[in-house]
Amino acid sequence: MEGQEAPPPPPPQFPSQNPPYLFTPSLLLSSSLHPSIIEPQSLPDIDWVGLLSGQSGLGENRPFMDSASMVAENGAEEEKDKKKGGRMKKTTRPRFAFQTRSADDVLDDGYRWRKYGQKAVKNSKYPRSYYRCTHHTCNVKKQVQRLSKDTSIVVTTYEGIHNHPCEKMMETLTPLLKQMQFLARF
DNA sequence: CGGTTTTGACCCGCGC
DNA sequence: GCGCGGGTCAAAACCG
Repeated sequence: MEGQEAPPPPPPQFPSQNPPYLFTPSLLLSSSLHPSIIEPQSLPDIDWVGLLSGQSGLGENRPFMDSASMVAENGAEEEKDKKKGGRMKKTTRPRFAFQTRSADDVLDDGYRWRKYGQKAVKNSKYPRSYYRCTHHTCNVKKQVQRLSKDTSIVVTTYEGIHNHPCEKMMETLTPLLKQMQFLARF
């Protein structure tokens, strides 16, 4: 509906200055992650190589970790669709896709997701699932799809940037930070 | 009892 | 204009 408009600038309430919270804290520290990230290969209908190298047809894509350009895109992102029905339109927001070899479709990347749809895709006997970040001010989306070619491989596509910290990351990092502070006194 | 999943309907862009 | 493929909505079911 039209009731949920993302309010302006999210107040920085985090150490460091209003960073773009890219997905995946705990994803990158793969200690808590069983599946291993493998090399993206050519896939039908999607230019995976372009996505990962930051020069696909969407033009504005960047590989992850490029926080500077992410900030810029995040600022320009709020200027967008006001379709009559209030539906989301094709806003050029950063996308990022990768494959994992995993038994379960959803991997714990530290954020909370609410599933809002599932569709069967052509050329694949497995459905694609659509998730959205449950944080109110955050409209990051991701979709998960298992390859019909190789059942053990799951493709996850992230769209957008989190504008809030990851709870799981804090929960993981807090003890560490405390210990560092303690040790820093000597 | 509140949040999440399920699932069919709906919507929209695109190619013919 | 129409059909298809893909993305989203929303109500009901489900679950802790």
